[in-house]
Amino acid sequence: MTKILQRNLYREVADRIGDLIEHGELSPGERISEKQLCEKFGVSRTPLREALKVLATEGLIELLPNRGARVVRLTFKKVKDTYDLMAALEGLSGELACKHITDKEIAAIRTLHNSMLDHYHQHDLKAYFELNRQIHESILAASQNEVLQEMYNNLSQRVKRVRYSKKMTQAFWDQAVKDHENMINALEKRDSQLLGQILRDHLCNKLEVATLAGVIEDDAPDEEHSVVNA
Amino acid sequence: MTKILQRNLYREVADRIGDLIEHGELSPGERISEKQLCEKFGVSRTPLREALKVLATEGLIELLPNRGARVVRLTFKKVKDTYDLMAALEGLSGELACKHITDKEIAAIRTLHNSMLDHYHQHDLKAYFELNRQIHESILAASQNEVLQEMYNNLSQRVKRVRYSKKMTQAFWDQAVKDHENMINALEKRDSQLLGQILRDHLCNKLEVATLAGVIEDDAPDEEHSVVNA
DNA sequence: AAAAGTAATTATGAATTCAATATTAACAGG
DNA sequence: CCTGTTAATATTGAATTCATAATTACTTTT
Repeated sequence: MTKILQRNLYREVADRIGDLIEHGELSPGERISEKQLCEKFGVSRTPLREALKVLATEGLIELLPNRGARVVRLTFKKVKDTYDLMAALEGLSGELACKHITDKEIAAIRTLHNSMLDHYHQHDLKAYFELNRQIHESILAASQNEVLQEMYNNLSQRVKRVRYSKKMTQAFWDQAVKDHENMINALEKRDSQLLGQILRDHLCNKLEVATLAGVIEDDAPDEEHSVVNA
Repeated sequence: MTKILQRNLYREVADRIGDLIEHGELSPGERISEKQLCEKFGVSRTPLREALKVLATEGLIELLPNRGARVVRLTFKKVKDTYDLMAALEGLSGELACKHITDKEIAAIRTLHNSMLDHYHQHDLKAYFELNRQIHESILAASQNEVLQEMYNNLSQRVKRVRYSKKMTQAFWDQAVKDHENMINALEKRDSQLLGQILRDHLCNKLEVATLAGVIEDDAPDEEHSVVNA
């Protein structure tokens, strides 16, 4: 049975603001003006402020008491920490997937994998990454653990805006493809320990972190304004 | 530098409602009346509704469009999934802790450990569990990964209300203490792989899950009302 | 009496209004 | 010209009000 999709104004607004952040239309550290966004979206402050609270809980923005909100500044450490976590979660998803996945689902992933290999041989980076993403998503779904999926998606969202893999060297790419070959073999053997290990070590994450090392503006500014929800 | 503590009305209300849920004053599946809680806390609907949205994001309650909110019903599967995740996160925390922890911090944990052993030998279950909790918290803190800590704490909060370990058998207890002995040894050797493995396999989680199997009312009712934030 | 349909009531969703806090601007003194 | 103080402005925090959807109570009909 398909679940009912909740479409509240606040959720709509939260998603739209999330998009603005992802696409860089709201910059890291930028102060978020309630009035401005209200006019942009054509809603009153009530649903907008609800959205801000939700986004703060999801880790995309920070709330400064009596001083509004601002987009979370992604320091290198924060991104690194998030990727460490995502690697652990991917590892778990692999272990669980081995226990639950059906032959049919494995076949579907094998198809995605072959398609991904095609794009790899044609050096189509963009298409490659899309297939790559679909494979990881399929494994996550096969884990049958909804809490895990929710957490992973939340973390993924937090770092989405710094996810562009320009500096992909051929060596890295080759290794990533080898990893994937091993992954799908482990999956077909349903070797949960092995798949978990591969996914935890999979350099996709580490590559991105390495790539990002030079990208992120790590100026660590006005930290005296930092606030924690308590 | 100590961080500024945010104390907004909505956050206060959210915490108070969280306490009500934890202590069973709001039952699983129970409909949450806005008016009632407004009167109870002496606040208007605005901050209360903001709190509800945050609690929904944190996974403690569900929002039913145009039909208010209700406390999330903890099915056995949901608890099991959450514990699987927490075990993975504890494993990661152990690995990271080995890399960052100072000799002084290890000594502090050793002290906690010894104190825990005392309570074990005196069969003081309550005091034992408090020390146990402190040890795991110390390792988590030593991981130096704030995102990890945030996620772990959120998961912990979700299952807090079903955390009472009555049916602790002596055999389980003995094993748990052995695990802890191995844990602290691995920590002192800074063997991250080993500590990670121990924590992932640590039966504390599994014990609780096993204990809960008989406790949780898994009636799986009116699921047609189920809603997902989208 | 049971079921279905309609009116009344209640609760939620969202906009508006009021109050408190922070930011900016103006000004005086050094 | 710079610094510190105070007044004006703007923004956020919270309560209230209005609108809309859901629930309940009450008819009406079979």
